[in-house]
Amino acid sequence: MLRISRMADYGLLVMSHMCGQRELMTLDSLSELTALPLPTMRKLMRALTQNGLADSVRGPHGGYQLSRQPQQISIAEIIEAIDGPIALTECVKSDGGDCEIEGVCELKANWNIVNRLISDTLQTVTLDMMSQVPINVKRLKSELKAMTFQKQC
Amino acid sequence: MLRISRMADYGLLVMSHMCGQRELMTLDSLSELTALPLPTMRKLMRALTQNGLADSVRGPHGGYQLSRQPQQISIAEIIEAIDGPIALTECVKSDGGDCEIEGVCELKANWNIVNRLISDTLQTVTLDMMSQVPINVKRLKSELKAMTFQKQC
DNA sequence: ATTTTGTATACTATTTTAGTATAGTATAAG
DNA sequence: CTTATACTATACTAAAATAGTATACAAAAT
Repeated sequence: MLRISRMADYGLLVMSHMCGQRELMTLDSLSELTALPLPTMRKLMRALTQNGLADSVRGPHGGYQLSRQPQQISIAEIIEAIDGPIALTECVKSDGGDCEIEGVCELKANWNIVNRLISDTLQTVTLDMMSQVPINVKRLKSELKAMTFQKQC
Repeated sequence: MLRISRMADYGLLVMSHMCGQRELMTLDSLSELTALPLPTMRKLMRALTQNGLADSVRGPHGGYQLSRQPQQISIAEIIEAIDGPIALTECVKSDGGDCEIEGVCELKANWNIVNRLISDTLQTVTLDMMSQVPINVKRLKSELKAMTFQKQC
């Protein structure tokens, strides 16, 4: 299916809800806004704060807010914060993975390149773009042209 | 993690092994070549033949071969043959999915666009490219420029 | 007719993912 | 300095998806 986890999907949803807000938002309010259960929201926000995408404040009047401007947060970062590194296949993972057939497989080097391509593509899509409906396709395209993959490879 | 299933990964491996071969290859030989168990190979080849990526011949001297030239088979097709349609999130699926929070989520339209972007990217990578080690990055880039998304959106 | 080779379905085990519960810690306000 | 608010952390359970296996069947060449 090639999909992100449901949690990562939720993560993007919460982040987009925090997008317009100046004030801190509590777990309760985020849970209500997104219609997601409170314990799930807890888990989500933990992953997002630990990975530097959201800031948290404790105590009364505490809550969460985006740690950066939405133009500076990519959907790749959000996905990775929750699902871990983007790795299309086992062998692409930075730890080397533990593929049993590594000996007879010549694809690894190419998987790394394709993975990079997908990863860079998702890096170019910002939370800001994603939160506008519909997305600004013109801007997205111009960002794609400037993509690191296009330049570096 | 954003990953394809292990089966889809295997699928690409088998396809790349059939790439250079003129002759029909039996399940046994494919199983041996790829170091994958025979029953797994059965399942794999069924999916690949049913989706028009490989042709099969029964009886003695039977076996499998690619149904098209490797330049005309994309890795997106192989992934889709085994894992089903590329759908980054539940809501992107053509059947509409059954997302419970659809009412409070404004992201669907944009997910469709991002999904299309990833899908088109994988369409531009052919089995032929993937089977050369290392991949011909120059060619890949030029194909990316001509990508349907870049033109149509 | 018999052997080779692909086809099809159903089942089981494993792993991953999602979801829940519960106890703990920091901080503002009175 | 106590209390209420709100985030933190860990462990557990249930459900779903995935991988892997077994077994019976069908087609075609010799």
